[in-house]
Order: sequence, then structure tokens, then C-alpha cells
Amino acid sequence: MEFRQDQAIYLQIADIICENILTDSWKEGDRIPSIRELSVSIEVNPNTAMRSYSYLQELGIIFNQRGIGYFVADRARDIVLELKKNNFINRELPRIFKTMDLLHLNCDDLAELYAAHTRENKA
Amino acid sequence: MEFRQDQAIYLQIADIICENILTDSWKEGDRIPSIRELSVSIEVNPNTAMRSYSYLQELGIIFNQRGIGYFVADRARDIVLELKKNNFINRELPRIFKTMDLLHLNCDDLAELYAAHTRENKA
Amino acid sequence: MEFRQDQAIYLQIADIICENILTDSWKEGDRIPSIRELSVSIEVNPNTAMRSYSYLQELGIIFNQRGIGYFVADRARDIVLELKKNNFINRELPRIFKTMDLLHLNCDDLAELYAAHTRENKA
Amino acid sequence: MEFRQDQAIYLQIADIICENILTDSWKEGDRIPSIRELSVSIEVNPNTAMRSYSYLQELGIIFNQRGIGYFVADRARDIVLELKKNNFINRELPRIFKTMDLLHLNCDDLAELYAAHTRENKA
DNA sequence: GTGGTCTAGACCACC
DNA sequence: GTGGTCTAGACCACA
Repeated sequence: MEFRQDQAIYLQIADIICENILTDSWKEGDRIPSIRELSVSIEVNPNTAMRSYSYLQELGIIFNQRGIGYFVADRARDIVLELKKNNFINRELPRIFKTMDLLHLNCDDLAELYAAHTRENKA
Repeated sequence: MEFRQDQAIYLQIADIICENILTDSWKEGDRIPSIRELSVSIEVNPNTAMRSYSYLQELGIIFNQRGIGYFVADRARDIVLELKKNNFINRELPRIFKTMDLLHLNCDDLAELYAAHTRENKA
Repeated sequence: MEFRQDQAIYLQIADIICENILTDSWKEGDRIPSIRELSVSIEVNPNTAMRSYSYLQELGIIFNQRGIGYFVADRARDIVLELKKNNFINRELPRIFKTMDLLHLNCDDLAELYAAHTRENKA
Repeated sequence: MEFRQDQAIYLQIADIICENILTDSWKEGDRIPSIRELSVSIEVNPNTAMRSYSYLQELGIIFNQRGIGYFVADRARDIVLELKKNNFINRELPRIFKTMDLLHLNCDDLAELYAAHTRENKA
């Protein structure tokens, strides 16, 4: 497993888990891999995997049952959606539109690029 | 002056300078503030301001005349534009589109959200 | 059955049993539920229930008759009372007082807060 | 520096810091010892000290300035007071009174013990 | 100098 | 088997 350099590994792991939840690959109530399993499968130190889990637990996205493992929380999907949406709208969007202004790109240009992107992904 | 936590301060400073160039607030050939002036006005360590200037100098956006100061380079505007464009299209857009997919947002939603966000900030 | 996160489950179970003894719900000489019965009724791993019983047996609060079951020991009530009292006065009280000092609470406040808390729970 | 066995060291460190804030030993806006300084002075691993700081930062009690260090947050005292009070009233008090019931101790007994405790500390 | 992250490895309590 | 904590030591970016 390869990680980007521009973000802490434990955050990238957390992101991947959130995506799994958003796409229903991991459903609410499901047990997720143990820290040891995960750390082996993605080749990181158990401490790093643990950090991802602790982080998600704080956010209420997963929870722990002593001696058994971690599970996807009940309202996990809603929480993730809410967090991602807020972050996107309040943090990313303003910067995106600012950049667009500076580059003289308008919404139509973006739509075009988006269409191109979608085509590529289908191909 | 306040900075975000998610990016090095010297990069945020460099960004602001680039914006000044893109919007023609600082024109090619203009002398820009000395490291000391800048560091005082935005309340950062002179080392940090220095780092921003070194960074921009490496990119050919500004240049230094010993004992006189820093100046906006001749083709600065083009260079900045090129860099920003490449970065936006190749790095930011893919992640933006990915997030949009996960959040089930389409291009029209974007424009709408942006409008709403702008209104809120005005209020 | 739900357990707190801040203490081992087997200790919480042991505590409940002790309370049953202190309140005379379980009298000295009484047979108490088998490990299997208990583990089913409160939904814990049998190993965990077993651990609670072993722990209480070590303290002389319950005893085992092979093939028959566990029983409340003769002087169980006295032992429990003694243990609880010592623990409360020597371990808990000092920390309670320390917290009260920090929070500028006196003894009267305590009683008042407790009354308020009780009312809330009833409501 | 010695720590109790019944609680994680990083939490005990956090507690001590909170007490320093409550007693105004560390005032709002003050810079607190760097992670390295702290870890040396109390003889723990820097990672452990770091964990305490991260924990307190999440709670909004301290904050970090890049490359400079950690500082006591503006409303730190209020936050700590609020947290401690809530925890004491909602978590500790019920258990305290439950134990008092079981031990047949009443509020007057507690007051007496408290008075004794105060005398001891003065002596 | 500051903090942040990661690895490695150990030990422990618990289920 | 599970997670949780701690130590040790390294590397890095940043101010």
C-alpha cells in the first residue's frame, strides 16, 4: 500500500475507512479489521493503524468493544457525510473558487473538465 | 495576520505574494517589501519570510539585487499562472471530483453551494 | 447489560455481586447463578464471568462446591463491608476532597448537588 | 516523578496541567514547557508528554504555535472547571452516594471526615 | 530550537 | 485473540 507524502498516513487510513463506510462497503454495526490485521494488510506499524482508529473513535464513527475489536457506529454514515460536506463547503470550496477566479476559469469550464474526468473514469 | 494550520506558513505567504502578482497589485519589475518589512507587517519570524522569498526566487518569480531588495521578475505573471493552472488541474481537481462523487454533488450543486456560502459570508 | 469503559468488566460484575450481598438480596449460604447462567443473563463472555467469581473467591466472599455451584460465604457480608469501607476512606475520599477543593465545593454543596442530580434522574 | 498505576500516565500528566491552570500557576496565554522540557523534567518519554498535550489541545485547553510551543488557551480555566465539574457531578457523585448508602454513611459522617482531612492537611 | 510522525518492540490487562 | 500504553530512537519540516 502506498501513501501520499502530503498528509499523515494515519489520516489517509482514516479517510479510506470513511470512504468504505460512505460506499457501504463497511456497514453500520460491522466489525472492522483488528488493528493488527489492518497494519499487516496495509504494511504500516500497528501504532499508526491504532492512531487512525482512535481518531475515528473520537469522531464517533467507530467504537470499541473491549477485547473484541472495533465496529462501525450506528450513525457513522451520517457523521462522515456531515463532516466531509462541512469540510468541503467551508474549507475547500472557497479556495477552489478563489483559484478559479485567479485563473479566469468559470463554472462552465469546470463542468467541462468534470465531464472529461467522468469519461476518463468510465474508460 | 492569521494563518491556517494545514499548510506551512512560508507557503501561505508565497501564495499571497503570487496573488498580488496575478491581480497586478504588484507589477513586473516592482520592488517588493524587504524581508524585514514583510516580517514585521504580517508578524512572522524573519526566517519564515526569508524562506518564502527564497522559494519564490527558486521558481523564478522574484529576484534579488544585493543590497537593494527583491523585485518581481519579468515573466512572473506567466510563471505563476502556469504553476497555479497545472497544480489546480492535475492535483486539486481529481480530489475535488472524487469528493463530489462521494457526496453525490454535481456541478450545479457546486455553483449553488458557492452562492449560498458567499451570501452567508456577506451576512 | 451495559458496562462502563473505565473499569474492567469482571470488576464491575464483582461489584454488582457485592452489592447484592450487602443489600441482602443474596444471603450468606445462598447458591448464586452458575457461570454459564450469569454470562448468558448479562451477555458477557463466560471467561469474564469466571474471572469475577475467581476474584471473589480469592477474597473469601464466595466459595465453590465442585459440581454443584458457587455459594455466598459465611462472613461474606462483613468482608465486603470491610473492603468497601477501607477502599472508600483510604482511596476514594482523598481524591474526592481534592476535587472538591479545586472546584471550591464544600460539604453542603455536595448534598445539594446530589439532591439536584437525583431529581433530574427521576424526571 | 511517580505515577499511579490505575490510570494512564498521559492522563495523569494532563490532570496535573489542568490543576496548574485551575490554581492559576499557569495563566491563560502563558507558554507552557516544551514537550522535550516536560518529558525530561518528569522523566517520561517525549511521546507520552506529547500525547498529554495533544489530548489537552483537543479539549481546547491549550493550543500550539508552530515552531514556538504550546500555550494556555484563552478560556482554558473555564473549560477545565466545566469539565471537572460535569465529570464530578455526573460520574463520581452518583457512585459516591451509592457507596455511602451501602456503607450506611450519611452526609454528616462525610462532613466529619472532611473536617479531619482538612485538619491533617493544615498540619 | 519547536512539534509531528513513524517504526520497532515490549508489556500488560482483558475477553 | 483483542486493544492500550509506554519506551526508544529516528527523521522531517518548520520558526
